[in-house]
Amino acid sequence: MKLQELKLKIKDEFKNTLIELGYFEEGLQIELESPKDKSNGDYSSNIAMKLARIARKAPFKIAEEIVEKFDKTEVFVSEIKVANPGFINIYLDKAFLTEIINDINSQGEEYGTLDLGKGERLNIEYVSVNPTGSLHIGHARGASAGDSLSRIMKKAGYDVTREYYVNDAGNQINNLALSIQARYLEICGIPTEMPKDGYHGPEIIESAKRFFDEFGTKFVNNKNAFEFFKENGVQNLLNELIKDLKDFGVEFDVWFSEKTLYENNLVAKTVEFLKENNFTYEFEGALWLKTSNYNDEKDRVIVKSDGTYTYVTPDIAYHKNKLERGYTMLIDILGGDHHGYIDRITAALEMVGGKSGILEIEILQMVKVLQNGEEVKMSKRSGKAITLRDLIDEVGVDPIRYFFAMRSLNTHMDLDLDLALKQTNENPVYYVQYAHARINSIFNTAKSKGFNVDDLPTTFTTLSSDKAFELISLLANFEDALRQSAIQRAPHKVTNYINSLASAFHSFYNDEQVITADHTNTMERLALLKATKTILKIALNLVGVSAPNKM
RNA sequence: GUUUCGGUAGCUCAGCUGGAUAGAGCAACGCCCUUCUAAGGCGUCGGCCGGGGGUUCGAAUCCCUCCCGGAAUGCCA
Repeated sequence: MKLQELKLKIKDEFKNTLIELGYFEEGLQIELESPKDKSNGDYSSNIAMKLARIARKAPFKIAEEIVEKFDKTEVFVSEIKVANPGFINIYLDKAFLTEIINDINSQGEEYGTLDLGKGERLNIEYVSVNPTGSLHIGHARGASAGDSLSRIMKKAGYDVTREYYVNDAGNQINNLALSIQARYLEICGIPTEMPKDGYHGPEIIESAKRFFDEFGTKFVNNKNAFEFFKENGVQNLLNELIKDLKDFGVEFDVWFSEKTLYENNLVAKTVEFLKENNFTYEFEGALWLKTSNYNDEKDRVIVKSDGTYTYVTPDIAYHKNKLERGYTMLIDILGGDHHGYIDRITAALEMVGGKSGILEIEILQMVKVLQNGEEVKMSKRSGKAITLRDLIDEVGVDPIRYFFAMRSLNTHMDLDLDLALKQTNENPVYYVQYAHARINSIFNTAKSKGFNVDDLPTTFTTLSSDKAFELISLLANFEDALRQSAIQRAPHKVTNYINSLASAFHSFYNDEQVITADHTNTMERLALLKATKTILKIALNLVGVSAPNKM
């Protein structure tokens, strides 16, 4: 029997007891919570306190009556007792608790897969930065969050597609082409002024240089030059971006090109659809979408008076396309500066046939970067930014991924760059990875001492210490942590869990010698540690952090 | 002005579907390696949980209100 089932049975037994005592009323919710402090039991119930007013009795007294009547024989309860001011604390049978070790060891890294997603087809879109320059630290947060959430949702049983929307059409791309062209001409010895809204980052110069290396001065006086730089410049920068993301442990299943929306006439068709269904009107020469009918604060222009589209228009077509591809859930992860965009796109999505609530938008707050105590402003246009590449090279992937994964999505983060670069050893990621490496090292020692670590015990008679059972109880909590993390779209819940598991292990390790002359005891502890190691690895993988065997 | 996110230890942040003495890391101080990795453990120090009201047996958590900070408020993307 699994822990979840047992929990239900215990609730049933509570219900029976309450009925017997005459306290039960229809609609009364019986809840079991896991106390923070394990000395208060594996589960506890506040039911006596809830009943106090209805029954007009002191909660402590009611609790005592319940405890008296509670039949613990069939529900693996070893002890049930009352605590002030009226909590009922339940202690489970140790033999039952140790079952979790077998569950984990028999399933290995498959352990913990949930069926929360039950056939849902989920599309998660994240990063989606215009390919007009290098990724910076803010994008890194988006990449990290999107990737971690994707992994978590997948583990929770959703059918996940990870998608990147490539803005390879529109004004910014023209500016990019002009910027590269200007740099290219400079390299060819023709001083050229950068366009007004040009991009000044070093990656633009590098891109131009690459074209020069390959084609020489071929595009100096060439009427196709602009088209060439547009086409290849985007590809060039996109390749860099893909590489950076991949090195950051972030990959995508679908790279969706905005250009193809136009090529397939989807934007025009979407506008047509909106017109035909009476969702639009003309005003001052522009075409407006009645988003205010769907909770947006005002209507939005989708075709400007000069006949061109606003940026939302292709976005609507894009999201409509997602619907047509059969997804039952859509999640967009966007930066904090896009929060005004939520209402209009959800409104538009309903107009094109999306069920209300099908699109969820997770907003990531900004990362404030501090250096020498001062804020470093991030700007792609100016080219002054801490790039993802710099971070990967100087800090390393694991510390950054863990750092981002520790924070909830909607907290404003301060990142002290001097600290991140210098004191990497103090990053909590090492604490957690060290736990994994330590366990591995124990196994190496055990092997060399002749223990058969491939044939670990499945019944436990010698595990008894508090530290061991704290570890066991945390192992049992993993599924719950994963579930909460998935439901709340909160990767940092997994990270918090990892931290407490690592902490419980380190504490256990310091308290007792694993490998001793007592063969049975040693083998049982090894089984416990194997399960711990597995969970650490699974959980670290969920946030995109490696689990090294040696440090 | 409006919308939105935040305000918890010296710093960076958890805890927020109400529960038991408010947690972690870093910083400061003190112990613990003849034994499986000391990137570790144990302990001390440190909090009007932004202010004020309210709901409740019980509020960091829910409601109201005010204050402070970030972001957004384009026929830019």
